[in-house]
Amino acid sequence: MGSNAAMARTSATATADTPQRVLDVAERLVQTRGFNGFSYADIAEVLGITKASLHYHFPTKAELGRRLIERYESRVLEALAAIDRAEVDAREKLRRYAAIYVEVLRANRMCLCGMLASDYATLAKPVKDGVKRFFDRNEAWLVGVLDAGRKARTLRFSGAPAVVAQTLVGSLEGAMMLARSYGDVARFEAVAERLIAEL
Amino acid sequence: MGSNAAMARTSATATADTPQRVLDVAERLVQTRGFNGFSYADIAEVLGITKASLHYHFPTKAELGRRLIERYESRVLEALAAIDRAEVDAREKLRRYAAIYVEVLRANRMCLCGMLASDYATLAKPVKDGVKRFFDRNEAWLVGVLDAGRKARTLRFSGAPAVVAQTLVGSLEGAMMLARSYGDVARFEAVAERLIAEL
DNA sequence: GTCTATAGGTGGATAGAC
DNA sequence: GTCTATCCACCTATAGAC
Repeated sequence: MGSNAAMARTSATATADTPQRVLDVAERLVQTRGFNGFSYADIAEVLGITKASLHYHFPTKAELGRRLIERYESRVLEALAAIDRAEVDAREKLRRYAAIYVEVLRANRMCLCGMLASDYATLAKPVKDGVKRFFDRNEAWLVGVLDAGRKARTLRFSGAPAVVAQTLVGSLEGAMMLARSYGDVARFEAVAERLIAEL
Repeated sequence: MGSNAAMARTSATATADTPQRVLDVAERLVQTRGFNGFSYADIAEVLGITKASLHYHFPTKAELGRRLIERYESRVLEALAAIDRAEVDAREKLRRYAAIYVEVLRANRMCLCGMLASDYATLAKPVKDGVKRFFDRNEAWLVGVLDAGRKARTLRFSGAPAVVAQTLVGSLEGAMMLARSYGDVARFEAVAERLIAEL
């Protein structure tokens, strides 16, 4: 990370960093077409390198999938940490959580792990484990926000926070999927706002 | 339909009806692996016929997809009509609606159109249209139930019935996707029950 | 680290015999 | 309606030169 920033100073655009570029392209392809909806050839074409070069950095497609989740998860967790640092109330934290989804949708993409969840049956074990881990962490963060909101009396809800967290993650993922099919971001926003307002 | 029943009387098991068998197998494959996660070869192997024979009945994969939705939708709409005939209250209707999803999940499957929604970007136009139409009809039925429940004062909710219907469909689809990844039907049931109890 | 070349398999789809 | 045979494009992945 530090050396990367230093390099960026000397040549911002010429920085090769092929693995990152590969991940960028592959990420977009999974988010739009699904894990079985793209190939190494698609990535190679965009980057102007050969499929063989891709295999040097990511020997198998499963390994590529694993590293896609790894990077995506750490990015999302960083966004959640940023929300925590803002020290706003629980409801506002939930709104900012939903706003992450909105940004993805605006780029005409789905959540990476939402797409992988739908491809779940066809994934290699390490990729499956990565998907579950991603949702576990999202839910754990939500449980923290829900607990705090309930204690501070800024949120009111019945049932276990874990079930509410599962409802929120599942509902946002599902709403996202349908909103994308309809090409209608406002549809997602209306549903998300209602889900949060009900708490 | 009528001639089919007559034929079933003479030879229940030997009834060829290849197109229906093909649809049965293809349906299961889409519901478990997604539209890009199976091939004509997979269907042919299960049925013990050749790929060429499949193409006789379903010239293209897009046409197969279109007819899968067509049959699936009419089956679901029939289930919704059956719920209406029972003349139970609105909340009970919603519970029975969620129970349809539970049955699918128990068979380790996803909603056919939920899977297709995640493959949306890779689908041919007629298939895309079929997916949207399916969700439109689901939402229209839900709006009817929600309106009736609100009038009868058996349901209480804020906001437009259309938004609540969109929330329900999206939430159930999303909860289903995650529950399947975790191999945990109870997770879906807890979320569904909470969504309905909140109304 | 990227290339050419290729292996070895599978994808959807078609022609024409029976 | 089902078959054999085949097309050609594409798939993931590897060997070996530069």
